Amino acid sequence: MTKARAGRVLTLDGDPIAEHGKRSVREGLLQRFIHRIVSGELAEGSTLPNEAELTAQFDVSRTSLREAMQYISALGMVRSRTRAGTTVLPRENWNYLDPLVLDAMLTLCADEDFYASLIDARQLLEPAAAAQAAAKATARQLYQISKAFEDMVEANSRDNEAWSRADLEFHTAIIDASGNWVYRQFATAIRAALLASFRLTNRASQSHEQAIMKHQDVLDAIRMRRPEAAKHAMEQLIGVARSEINEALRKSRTAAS
Amino acid sequence: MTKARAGRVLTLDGDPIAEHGKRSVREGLLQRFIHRIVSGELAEGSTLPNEAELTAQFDVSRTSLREAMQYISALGMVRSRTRAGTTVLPRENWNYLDPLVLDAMLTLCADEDFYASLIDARQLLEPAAAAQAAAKATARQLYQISKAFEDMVEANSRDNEAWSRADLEFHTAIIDASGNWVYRQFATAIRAALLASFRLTNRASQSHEQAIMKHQDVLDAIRMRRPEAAKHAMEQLIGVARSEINEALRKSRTAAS
DNA sequence: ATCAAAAAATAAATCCTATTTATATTGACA
DNA sequence: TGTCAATATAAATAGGATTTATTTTTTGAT
Repeated sequence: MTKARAGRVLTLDGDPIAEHGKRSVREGLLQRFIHRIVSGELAEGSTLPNEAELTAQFDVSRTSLREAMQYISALGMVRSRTRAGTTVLPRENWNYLDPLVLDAMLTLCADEDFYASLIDARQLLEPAAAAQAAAKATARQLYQISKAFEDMVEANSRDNEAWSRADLEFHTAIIDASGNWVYRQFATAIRAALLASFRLTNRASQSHEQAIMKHQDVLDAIRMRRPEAAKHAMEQLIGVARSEINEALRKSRTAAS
Repeated sequence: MTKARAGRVLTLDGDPIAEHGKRSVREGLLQRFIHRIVSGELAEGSTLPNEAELTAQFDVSRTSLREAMQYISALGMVRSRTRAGTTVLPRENWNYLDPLVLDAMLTLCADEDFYASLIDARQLLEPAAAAQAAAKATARQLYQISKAFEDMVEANSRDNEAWSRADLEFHTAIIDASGNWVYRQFATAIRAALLASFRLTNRASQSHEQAIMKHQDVLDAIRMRRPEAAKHAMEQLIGVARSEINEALRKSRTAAS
């Protein structure tokens, strides 16, 4: 089982502040709770034990427990009502785009369909975002995209972690440059998809060259203000990502059997 | 100023439980807080007053305040750190898809760009969702789409509220039938867009007929399992929605000047 | 026996006080 | 001037007491 967080170089939660190895009571509680819900240990529709039992079970104070509940209720995972208790809401209410939830999904129950949805969404959204970026990116936004690309080139096959970080930044910067707030909401999902692909695939050094060329195409089209070209180039790029993920999944499947 | 919630027939928060006219301390506090942040009264990057002052300002207990903070921090709007205080995070971290946040945006600062992003996203996503729905909707999902359509026909121009509700359900059901969890995350945003258009436009009774025909096209294509046709029909449908919104915005603009 | 109104019981919601912990700031010292 | 330790501050955590909203049960009338 792949423990996903603590001490990782790249994590999902997008906070700019460096990770502190330590975890507060609240953080741990949140993660444990979300994991139990996502894993189904606390089933949808079921009612949680009351406060007293939960404080005992998790060995935390009522305050911490209640605050964790508030947080989780903001994610659409539980709802508390007086007298009726706290119940786990059905999945369709969950906010999967939240880093904590997404992380739990990826480590606990990311099946083929899950990745397929993610890559389908990318294939739809990112080309559109690239086109919009080509149409109306500001100078600053263009710079950020360019910068990310240069960082990728710089890292190349030497520094895998820097490569990943720059790749992530490249895609994020394009979505940001689209100027569409709805698209921006997907940044976390796309980051998750990329992180997953980094986890799954062991990029052969030769494919770095190919990847760089495809990224270059996207960047050039955006810089030349050619929306259609940008869209097309991004479609190509995501197409590669899709086949990489598929191959990785196929491998891990055969390895498992 | 349009007070958006309490007692509305159609609201954004998707809870299936009927609205109770009353509002708990927590609900009120949440809304007040979110409004202050969205409106900019509590500016991005600024540090909130400490707990003592806030409890006085909002006239609630520390417990309620802290729980509200937890909730809001789950929405990516604030971050608390010991000693440093609680700061308002930059907008790019906010979860705009949360009903409370979206509602605040719509009532406080929904400009043309905001609606443009929303409609662009719909134009991108819903056709794709319709295509997927045509490809793989289950019998149950097909039924839900059909049911929503029939409700629209039934309501027609007689019952405006029922029409709106059915329209909402139609689009939601299609997204749901796409089977893509990423698309499903958009449901709230699309509901918001529709609600906004209901608010903005006073549909002439003749256009109901046209709307029904276009919805019929989408439904038929999905039923006949023709993804491309479904996609095209949905593109047409959203195209109409786009021009309606644009016209309504143009009117309200000229009315304002 | 049936149904409705009143009472009890339960679990969350709210309020409060005390203590601990993390960290920004300050000041002493090299 | 820069480093390190002391200090102060604000959040984090703990837990007791009370209130409120509901469900369930009981009671009472028909």
